[in-house]
Amino acid sequence: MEEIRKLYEGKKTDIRKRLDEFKSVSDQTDEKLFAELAFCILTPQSKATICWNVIKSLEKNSLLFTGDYDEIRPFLNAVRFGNNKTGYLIGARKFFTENGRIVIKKKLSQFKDPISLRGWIVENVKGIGMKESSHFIRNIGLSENQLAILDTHILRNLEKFDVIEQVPKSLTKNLYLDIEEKMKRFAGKMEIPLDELDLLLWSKETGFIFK
DNA sequence: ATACAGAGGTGTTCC
DNA sequence: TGGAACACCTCTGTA
Repeated sequence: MEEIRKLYEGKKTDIRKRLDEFKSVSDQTDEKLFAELAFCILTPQSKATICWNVIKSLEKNSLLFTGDYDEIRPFLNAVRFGNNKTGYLIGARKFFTENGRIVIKKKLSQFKDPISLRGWIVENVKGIGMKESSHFIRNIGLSENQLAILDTHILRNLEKFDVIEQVPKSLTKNLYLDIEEKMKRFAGKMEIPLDELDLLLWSKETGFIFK
C-alpha cells in the first residue's frame, strides 16, 4: 500500500500528462479515432509499439481506410494472429462506414456513460473484448475513471496487492466486471483515480507509459 | 544452437 | 446459459 502511494507521488505528473494527451484525442477526426480502434484490435498478445507502427504504415500507404485483406495482411506479418486481426480490422471499418466514409464520433457520442459504450463496442466490433474496449475508450479520453483495463500486468499487480486472490486462468465478462469493481474499491482506498492507477501499475511493470 | 515460455486477448465450441 | 478448453500465430528473451 505504502509502496503504491510512494510510486504514485513520483509518477503522478507524467501520468496526468499522458492522460491529458488521451483526452485531447476525442477532439480529433473520425479517421484518427478509427486509427486508435484499429490499434486496439492489433494489440492483444502483441507488442504495442509494433502495432502502432503498423497502423502508421497503413495510414502512410493509404490502406487503413481502403485496403482489402490481401493488401493489409502483409503489414501485419510481425503482429500475432495477423490473419484474424486483418479480418477484424476490415470488419470494424465496415461497421463504422456510412456513405463511403468513417463515422465514429457521432456514434460514440450517443452513449451516456463509458460502461454502456464499452458494452456496445464489445457486442458490435468483432475482435474487441472487454479489455480492448476499455483500452480504446481510455485512449480516446472517454473512460472517466470508470473502466479498468485488466491485462496480465494489471492482474498480476492486483494479485500482489491482495485485491484479488489470484490471477484467473480465463477472464469471463462477469469475472472482468467483478475484478473491475474490486480495483475501483482499491483505487478509492488508495485515493488514486482509476485511470491513473491503471497507468501507474502498467508503467511499474513495463517501465514506461506508451498507450 | 535449439527449445520453449510468454507477450497489454478474443472468438468459437462444447457442456 | 455462463464458463472452461482450445485455436489463433509470430517475435523475443532465456537457458
